Amino acid sequence: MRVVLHPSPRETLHLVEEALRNGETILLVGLCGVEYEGRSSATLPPGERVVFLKSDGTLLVHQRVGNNPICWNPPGSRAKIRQEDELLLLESERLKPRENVKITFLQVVFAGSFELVDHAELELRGTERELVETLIQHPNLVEPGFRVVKREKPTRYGVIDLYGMDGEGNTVVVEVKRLASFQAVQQLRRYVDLLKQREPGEVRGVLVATRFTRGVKALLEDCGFEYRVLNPRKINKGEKGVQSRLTDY
Amino acid sequence: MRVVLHPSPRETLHLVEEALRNGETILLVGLCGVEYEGRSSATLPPGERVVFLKSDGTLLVHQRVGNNPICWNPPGSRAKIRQEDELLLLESERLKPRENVKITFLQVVFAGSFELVDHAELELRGTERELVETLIQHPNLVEPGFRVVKREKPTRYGVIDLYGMDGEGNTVVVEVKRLASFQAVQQLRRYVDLLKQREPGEVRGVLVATRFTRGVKALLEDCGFEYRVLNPRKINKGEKGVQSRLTDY
DNA sequence: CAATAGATGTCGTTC
DNA sequence: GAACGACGTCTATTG
Repeated sequence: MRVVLHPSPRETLHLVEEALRNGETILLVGLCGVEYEGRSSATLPPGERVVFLKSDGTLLVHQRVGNNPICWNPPGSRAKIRQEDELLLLESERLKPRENVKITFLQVVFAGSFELVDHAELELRGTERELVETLIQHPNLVEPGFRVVKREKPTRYGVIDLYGMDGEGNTVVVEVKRLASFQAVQQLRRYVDLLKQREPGEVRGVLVATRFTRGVKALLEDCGFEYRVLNPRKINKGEKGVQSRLTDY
Repeated sequence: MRVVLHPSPRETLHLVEEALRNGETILLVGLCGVEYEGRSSATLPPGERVVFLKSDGTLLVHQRVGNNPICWNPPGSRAKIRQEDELLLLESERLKPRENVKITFLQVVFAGSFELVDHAELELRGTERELVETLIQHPNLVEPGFRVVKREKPTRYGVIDLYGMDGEGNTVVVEVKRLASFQAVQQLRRYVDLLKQREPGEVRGVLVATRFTRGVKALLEDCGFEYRVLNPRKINKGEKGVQSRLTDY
């Protein structure tokens, strides 16, 4: 760890260059302006910000408010720093697509480099993946008599989350979402339309999600699709965690 | 600005409490474990990370790699810090939806608080909004004879980017995207289907974007839609920045 | 490498 | 406040 308060441009330059060589994490706080040029382009006039440079090339510029960085370059980018008169220029280049972030420091208030040791990985629960697994283990949550034929069935127009048969031998396409949006319905529709061309007999579409919006239910009805509300809490406890609702069609 | 190296839990506690009171931006570096509970839930075993706490309630936990924070709470959350034996507990609470991030510091290597003055705002160019404006100024980019009737026409199923008439009085629905995806086609389809019920005569769908994938073009053709490739560079220069392609239907 | 969909997405805008 | 779509989305997964 190395930390400097109110460093001179020269001191900051050295700290950053050494940290880049050593693969350390860099934090800079100071007055700077930012230019971005790439998929889009942007200008951010000078202000005091936190600049975060990681050893994997990630560059983040954070303002005093907001969840997201105001400017950034993703992992894999290359950063270079140089001094021009009393200004310090930090430039990050991404190759594909070509994107360039140029930070001009008028004044650096704080510069620090840190060697972070961290081999831990996030263990996340409650993802869509888990919802699908739940349905596979408990196909009756889709409906009594439902049999899973294939998970993640690839088609010309994307991958179907779950695909199976109902008790009467009809094809059932299941789209699973944590939050059901218009998009989800349209995705389901794409798959159902495709399978209608290929499969004999009826093709039903079912949207399973933990939450629905009103507009979505209307659109589902218009499309002749059905939906199921999953309750993730109850699922975890092994109870019956589904409210069924069949639209008539 | 206040900075402490290898602070004791007590020192960190004081620094953070004072910074929270003063609305300052806080940076902590150290060994910590994280628990998240909310829309989803997650556990991150201990490791060395950068913790970023903003005066608007934003909490970010960054690992040594990756563009995105591994854990976070968005603006509007409330942070509290307290000491338990030699451990330091930083807890952030969001109310709607209820989400909780709890950081347990086993060791703090660096603690800093900063008063950031920044009134600048990002000026971004090249967004979808600009593409739509270009089409309004140059409706012939959609096709010769096209007349804009309405921009951002709201419907039951969303807002149509651009809506107008072709030279023969047919309704034309235009969906504009920077990158054309399956979703964009489906969005267009939703609008076209809706207008077919309402408008007399033919309803055409046109997807205008700067980039298309092969699958998207296939789906467009299946739906009987047309597409236009916009070249943003040429548009900026005022040249004819479009390649037309009419699917027959 | 392109293409496709998920995400604790976040964020802005509209209803 | 809910809902809906854009985003320099980013990221993982798969062909």
